[in-house]
Amino acid sequence: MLKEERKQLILNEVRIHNRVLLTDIAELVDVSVDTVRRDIKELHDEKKLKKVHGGAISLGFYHYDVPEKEVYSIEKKSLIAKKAIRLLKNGQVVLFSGGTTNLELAKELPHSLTITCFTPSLAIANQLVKKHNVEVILIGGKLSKDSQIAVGGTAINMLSDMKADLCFMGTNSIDLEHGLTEFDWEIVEMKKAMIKASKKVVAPVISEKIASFQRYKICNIEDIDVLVTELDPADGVLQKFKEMNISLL
Amino acid sequence: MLKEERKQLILNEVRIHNRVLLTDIAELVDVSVDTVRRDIKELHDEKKLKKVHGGAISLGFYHYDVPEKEVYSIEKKSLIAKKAIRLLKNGQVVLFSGGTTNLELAKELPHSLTITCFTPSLAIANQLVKKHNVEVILIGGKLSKDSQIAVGGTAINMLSDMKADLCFMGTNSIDLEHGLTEFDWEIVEMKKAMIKASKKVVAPVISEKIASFQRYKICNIEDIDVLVTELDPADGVLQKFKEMNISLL
DNA sequence: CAATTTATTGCAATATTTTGCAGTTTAACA
DNA sequence: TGTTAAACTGCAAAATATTGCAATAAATTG
Repeated sequence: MLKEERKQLILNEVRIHNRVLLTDIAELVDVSVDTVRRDIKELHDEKKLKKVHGGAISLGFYHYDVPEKEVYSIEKKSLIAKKAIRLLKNGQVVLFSGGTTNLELAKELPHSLTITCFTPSLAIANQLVKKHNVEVILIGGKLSKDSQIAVGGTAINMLSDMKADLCFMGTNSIDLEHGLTEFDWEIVEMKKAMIKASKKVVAPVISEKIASFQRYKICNIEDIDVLVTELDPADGVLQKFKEMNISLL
Repeated sequence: MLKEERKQLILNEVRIHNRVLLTDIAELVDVSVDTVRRDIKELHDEKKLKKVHGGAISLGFYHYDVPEKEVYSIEKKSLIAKKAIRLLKNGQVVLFSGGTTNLELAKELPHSLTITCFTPSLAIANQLVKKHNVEVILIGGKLSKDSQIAVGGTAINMLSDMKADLCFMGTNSIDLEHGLTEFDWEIVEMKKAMIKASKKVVAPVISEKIASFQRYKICNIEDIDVLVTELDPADGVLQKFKEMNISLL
C-alpha cells in the first residue's frame, strides 16, 4: 500500500468517526504503529487533522464541539451508506434525493463504480462530481434555501422525462401507518416525482426516524422497495416492514 | 508498445483502481521501472494524476476534501467583481456563466441585494445560495467534469425558455477580431444559449485574457454590451473596444 | 539517401524516503 | 506517585528516486 493511500484512508476514517486510534489503523493496514504515527504527524503538519495522544481527531470536532449525538449519527450514516452501496451495479442510472444520509452515500461511493447519477441536491452534486467514473446530471430548478434542493415545475418536468433504475430516497420521517412524510410541500412534490421516475425505491434511514411523521405525505410504506438502516435486518423494530414485503439491509 | 499507449494504460489503471504501483505497471507492460517513472512524471506534469512515492494516485482521490482551489490573481478578480456588482439593481434577473471571475463576483455579492440568479455552474450556485436575498435557480443538465457546468440539451432548453436582464459571461479568451472563443464545444453551445437568453451581456475579464483566442467561437465582440476589467477604462488596451461601442468599467 | 538531431529506453551509481525496531523519554491516569 | 501506554530518537535495511550516460530507434534536414 502506498503511503499517500494510507494517509487518505486515515483522513477518511477521521472524517467518518471523528477520531482514530493509532493501533486501529496500524492493524487495519498492517503497518507498524510508528509508521502510522509518522503519517499522522505529517497530516497534522498539513493541518488536515489534529494529532492527539494515542491517535488523531478531526479538526472540526476539536474546535467547536459537535454534540455527542451528532457524532454517533455520522457513524450510523456511514454504515447505512456502505450497505446501500452494495445495491449499486456498474451501468445503472441512479436518482439521489437530498439529506445527510444520501450525502454520506455520495461521499463514500467507490471510485471504481461507473454509474449515471441524477440529483436535484447541490450538496450531493458537489460530492458526485468528485467521482471520476460517475456521470452527474443536475436536475435544475429553484433552489430551496434550507434544503438546497432544486424544486418546482422545471425540476418536476425534468423528472417526468426519465426513468432511473434506482432511487435513494432520503427521508426525515417514516412510519408504518403514515408512510414517508415531510413538512415542506415543495419537497414533497419533488419526492413524489422522484418515486414516479424510478423503477425501484431505496430508503436509507437512521432507525431513530422510524415511527415519526410530518404534515404532508410522500408515499405509502408499500411504495418503498428496500429499507436500509444501521440496524441488523433481524432487529425487532424492522420486522413489521419485513412483513410488508420490504427488503431489509 | 508505444509510449502514449503506455500512458493511456496507466491513466486507465488509475481511473479504475485510483492508484498504481510503479512495479505493477513495469511488470504489466514489460518495461523498466525507470520508464514507467518517467511516464508518470509526465502525466503528473500534465496534471492527469498525482505522482507519489512508489507510484501514483488519482487526482480526485487525492483531493478528497479540498473543495476550494486557489484562484489565480485573486486581487484583480476581486476588483473586477466589485466593479461588476455596480451594474446590479434589486429585482433583476441575472444569468451567471462559470469561471473563477464570476465565482468571485458571486462571493462578493452584497447580502442586501435582492435578485434572481440563474446559473448552470455548481461552484457559483454554491456561493449564491449563501446569499439570503438571492433566489437561485439552477440550470440542470449533464455536468461537465472539468468545468463543473451543466451542459447539453436539457440545459440549453431551459435557457431557451427564459430572458434575463443581465448575463455575466466569463471567458477565457477575448479578441477584437475573433470575439469570444472557447476550446470546449459543449461549453460554447451553452454560452451561445446564455447570450440569447439575456437582454444585456457583461463580460468580466482579466486584461491578460484580452487578445487571445481558442478554437471555437461563441460570439462577436459587438455582442458584448459591457466589458469589465481590472484596468482603468481609459487604459490604452481598451480603446479599440470603446470604439466598437462597448461600455467599459 | 546519408548525416544529424532528437526521443526513448535501460542501466549503474548515488541519494533520498520509507519503514520497523530498540532504547529512552514523556504523558496519562488511577 | 507508580504504572502503563504512547511518543520520541537514532539507526539500519529495504525500497524508491535521481542523475548522468550510453545504446538504439525515430524523425528531421540538407
